[in-house]
Amino acid sequence: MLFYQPLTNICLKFYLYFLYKKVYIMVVTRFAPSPTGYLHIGGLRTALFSYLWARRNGGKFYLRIEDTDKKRNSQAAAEAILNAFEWLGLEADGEIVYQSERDDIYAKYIKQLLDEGKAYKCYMSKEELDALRQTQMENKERTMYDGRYRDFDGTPPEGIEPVIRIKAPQTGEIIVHDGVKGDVSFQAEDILDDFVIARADGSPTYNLVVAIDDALMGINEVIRGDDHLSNTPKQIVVYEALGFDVPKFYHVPMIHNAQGKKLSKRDGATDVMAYKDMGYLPEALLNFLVRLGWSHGDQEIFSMDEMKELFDPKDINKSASIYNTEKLDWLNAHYIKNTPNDTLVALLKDFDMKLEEHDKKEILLDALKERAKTLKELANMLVEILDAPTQYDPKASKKAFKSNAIEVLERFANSLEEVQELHLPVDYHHVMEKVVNEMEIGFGKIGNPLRVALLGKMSGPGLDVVMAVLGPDETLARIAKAVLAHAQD
RNA sequence: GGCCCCGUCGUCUAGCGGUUAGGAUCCAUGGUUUUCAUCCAUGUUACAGGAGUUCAAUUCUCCUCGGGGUCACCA
Repeated sequence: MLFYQPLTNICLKFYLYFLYKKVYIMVVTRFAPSPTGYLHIGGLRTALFSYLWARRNGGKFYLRIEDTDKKRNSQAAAEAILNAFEWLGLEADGEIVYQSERDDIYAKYIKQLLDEGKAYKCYMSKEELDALRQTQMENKERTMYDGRYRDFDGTPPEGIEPVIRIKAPQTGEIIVHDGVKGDVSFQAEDILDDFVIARADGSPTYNLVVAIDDALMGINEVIRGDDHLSNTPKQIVVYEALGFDVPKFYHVPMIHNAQGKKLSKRDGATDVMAYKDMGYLPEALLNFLVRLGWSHGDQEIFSMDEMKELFDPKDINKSASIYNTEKLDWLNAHYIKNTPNDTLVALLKDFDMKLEEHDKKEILLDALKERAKTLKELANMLVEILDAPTQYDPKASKKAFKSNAIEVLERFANSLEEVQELHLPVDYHHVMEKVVNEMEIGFGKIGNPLRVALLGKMSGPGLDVVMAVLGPDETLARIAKAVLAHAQD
């Protein structure tokens, strides 16, 4: 009795704690790509991490298109990103936010900063700035704005549209509390200057708008690439100047190419949709990416439900990983094996393979899906069976058609013709067995030439399956053709 | 170059002071199969280096080396 009182107390406390976490500090994450091209592998992984973390906590996952740079962005690129999300089944909550539609919001905050004396107009020309940078570099100093207009109250120079700079702290320490890297501290004098928050044309810059949008959208957990880590102090300056709460950051390590450099578009096969074209399944790609830089013990296979249940950014690795798709092939093969046949039939349409009407499609796919690494491979295998061989691999012919192979094939053809009902693989198997027994030969003596006759090569699925799929007429036709072709030798 | 981050099998990773350093992939070998693939079994391969702390360091600290990121009126 003595035990129960404190125990229920503790339980109650835990219950209230989790209730509080769920209701009052709902996890809100986002993915914020700039639409300069297709969605790439690295972006997808951070998007996936953000998505999973929000889903695990019953929170929100928002999508924001960072299209403030009108010269480099395109609507097509934004749509490409959306297409990729759709293919992968990642659903963003709420409306998609486009930064290009929010100029008035940013203008309001820029004005606020100006009014409060936290930002100022800088009339330095580009040429002057370049010259300053040049001399700093020659003197091996850090290149930074020198703050010459920070406290300027004279008459501004003629003919220069000013940029707006924020008054950043000049001394002191800025600490990024990062969920992956731990606390990372920066010295203001090392990294900060009064950076530009609005260009001469009035348009806001990146470090300003991310902070504003993240704050306004209620983002409290930012998961992004660690190439942003050194931007973070600047954004913290903005958060603090505007009086916003600083979110929790998780800076996930980069994905590197084989040369150990940041994965870029030049590395090829970084377009997410290219994986669709190559015949990869969304679940395989997602499973592959979730394990790149993250792990949950020894587990390798994660269904989407498991990911949503188990993903935790605290388990993200600190170090960069190299992009190597060997494991992706293995995962894809695994998922193809476990995909229902009717789903495969639908998927194969994208690879010019129409199987809906085929009465033996179940037998065919059961046999072939064990063997394919990609849907494309699967489609090719199907073609290789469904279409009669146009030529015989010379090596295979030589190996298979020695001694009495032709006699064996003819015996087999005759035996096949005697049987009335031929439907299932096992029906054909019986005929093969019969011939083997009658002629007192090994299975290989019939299997090899028959395989070459039916498929033109020495590899492939079980012959009984192939014949059941082709039916007796086509089987006999292919045998006859092969006998003819090899009899001339 | 300044600042910041990182360093366990080829690759993805487990490890959170005491382990024969584990799993997966890849590769090799064997088994299964009429063949190939699948599948199963087995095997090769790793704590960057050096100091320190400790009875004990892959694990903690420092240094060196190596790799990466970032330094815009790009995002």
